[in-house]
Amino acid sequence: MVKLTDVAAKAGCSVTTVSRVINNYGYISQKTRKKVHEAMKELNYQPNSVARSLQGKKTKLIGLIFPDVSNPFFGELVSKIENQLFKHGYKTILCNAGNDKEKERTYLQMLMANQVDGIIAGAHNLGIEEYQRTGLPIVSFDRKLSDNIPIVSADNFKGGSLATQELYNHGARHIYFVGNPTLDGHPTQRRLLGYKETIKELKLTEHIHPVIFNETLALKEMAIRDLLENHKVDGIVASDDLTALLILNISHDLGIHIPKDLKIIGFDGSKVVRDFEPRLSTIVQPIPSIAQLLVKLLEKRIDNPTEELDNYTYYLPVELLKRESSGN
Amino acid sequence: MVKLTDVAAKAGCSVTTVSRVINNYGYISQKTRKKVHEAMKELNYQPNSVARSLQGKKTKLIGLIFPDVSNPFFGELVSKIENQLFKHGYKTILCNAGNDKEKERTYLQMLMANQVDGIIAGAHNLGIEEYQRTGLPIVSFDRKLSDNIPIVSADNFKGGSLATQELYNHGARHIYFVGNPTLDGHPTQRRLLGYKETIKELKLTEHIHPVIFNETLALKEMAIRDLLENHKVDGIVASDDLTALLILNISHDLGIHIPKDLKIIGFDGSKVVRDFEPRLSTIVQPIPSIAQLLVKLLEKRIDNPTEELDNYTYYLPVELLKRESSGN
DNA sequence: AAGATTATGTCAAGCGCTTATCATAAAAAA
DNA sequence: TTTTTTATGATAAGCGCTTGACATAATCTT
Repeated sequence: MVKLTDVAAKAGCSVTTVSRVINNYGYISQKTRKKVHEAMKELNYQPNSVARSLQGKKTKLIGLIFPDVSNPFFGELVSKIENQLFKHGYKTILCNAGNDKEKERTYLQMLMANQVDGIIAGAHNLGIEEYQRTGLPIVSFDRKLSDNIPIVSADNFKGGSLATQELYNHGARHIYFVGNPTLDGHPTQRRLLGYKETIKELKLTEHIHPVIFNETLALKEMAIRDLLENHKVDGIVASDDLTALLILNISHDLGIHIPKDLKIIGFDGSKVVRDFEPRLSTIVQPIPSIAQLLVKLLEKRIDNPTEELDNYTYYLPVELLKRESSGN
Repeated sequence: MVKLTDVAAKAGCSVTTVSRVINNYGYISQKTRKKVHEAMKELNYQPNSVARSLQGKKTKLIGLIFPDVSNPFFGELVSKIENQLFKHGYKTILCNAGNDKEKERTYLQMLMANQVDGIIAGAHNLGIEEYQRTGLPIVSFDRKLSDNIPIVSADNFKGGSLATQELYNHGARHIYFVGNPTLDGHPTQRRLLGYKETIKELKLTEHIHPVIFNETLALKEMAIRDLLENHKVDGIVASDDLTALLILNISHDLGIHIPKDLKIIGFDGSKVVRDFEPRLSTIVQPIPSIAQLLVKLLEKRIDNPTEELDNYTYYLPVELLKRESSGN
């Protein structure tokens, strides 16, 4: 393990001088600065980040708590966030919390023990207090944790509304909302709200058909089959793309023609789904912008923990991607 | 920040005693052990992992270098690995290296500086030496790095063979391999090899139609369109599921009936693709087993860096998932 | 009751780095 | 030349924790 003293020896100067170069303080001539850099390069020296952290320097570690990167939406979001963090010189500790409250709690403890500089929270099994107690800079994706924790999310309300309107425009009159039922504070709730509001404006009747997100595939399929077979439905706003895809597939099995008999719009619009299921209309969340904003806000909090933000709630604009499944 | 001395004060004993409890050495009575644990709980104390690491203790950090978690296959693999690592008490530093050699190099430096206990390498832009130089325990997914770095992968050769045979069994005689052309050491190469070998056994002619993995969607589509319009083809072994999906979609656009006119088999079989494209036949990689083995081997290396393994190459069995697209 | 065993405490060094202090030298400005 | 500015060094403390050395009790053996 190459250490500071080795570099100093190599460069023929004192550790103080090397440290001055690395941390860029005090007086240093260009000549020695260069000499030191060369020595570092030759020895392939990397300052021991652990030792620096102990000294009170930032760890440059950020904890990412999300449900599961195997979900295409979260996969893409985490990917973009990681990229942003990397650009800003941060390293990402990945925490797949699933729906496990206990696991999320453990992660939080762990992140504290590892002295992370901040947390981006995208899984929300826990209450506010647990996060507050960390005393760390936090930004939240898609869920309000508390008044002083900024929250970034797509404009889910607008999305729900856009989707409903689009189905209506293409002739649907029996429009269902299919997906997670009202989960307090959950983002799908605002999608549902957008749906409800628009249904009301259009003077239609609202129908909510629950398909719980973390159920097994078979149970979800059963719920959808029940909907398609036993209800009069010609339009569906799905709470997310995966649910929409399921509906698409089951419709196919049942001989229901999309979009003639039934129009569907999904929600999320991850790149994978957009590219590989080109028939699906969907509400696209601006994942790159979300990632960028999350990181920007977090960095602001880290660099200036006491400063009040001028805004604690950010709804980023969604986009309606019109394709075959909604009648285009 | 609660520290060791606070716990000692609270428990009414010395720091040594507390340390003895935490690190479980020397003599400790059940009574004080309990007292200390209570104090820790009350104060919500977490040993400062940074300080412990500096002391020479393991950091319990593992670096994961993969191309991109927004790809469903890697997303699922990373998710499973992270889960395994968590179970074993490790934390995951996520590095999305993409195809960027320079970025991967930077990550490697960073992981060393952060004193990670080991690395699971799944992106392979770099040569062997760079990884060797880290002096860290490493296991590799899907690519040989060097003789003394264990490599875990699915049995890609068998997969390529199974796929080809299946298409043949369902009547295809003009079977193409579509995907990445021969990239030295790349896993798709062994898939291709399996295809070639089987084509030979079946006394057919081999056809390789290159569709480069990191091209843009449009270019890939162009290549596929060219294949379908200008070549006599009734069976396709795709190098991965996403390519297979693309072929499925374009076939649909061109009015080519699957599986009557053309049979397709993909490769990877991530849960997302399996669940949400139920028509696609594919060679399923045993992602959970891969994750488990990677972590198991890495831990072995960490706990006993000098010990020789009895095996450095692991091919895990793949499975043919028969569905509609291949003629079932 | 004497020695062995177990339990706890005090003290200090050290992990690799940062940073402050003090001292000294060399270069630049007056 | 003298003062100021700039450049470097030597030394030491400290970040929070671990661990070894040594000392002293308390408890257990026989």
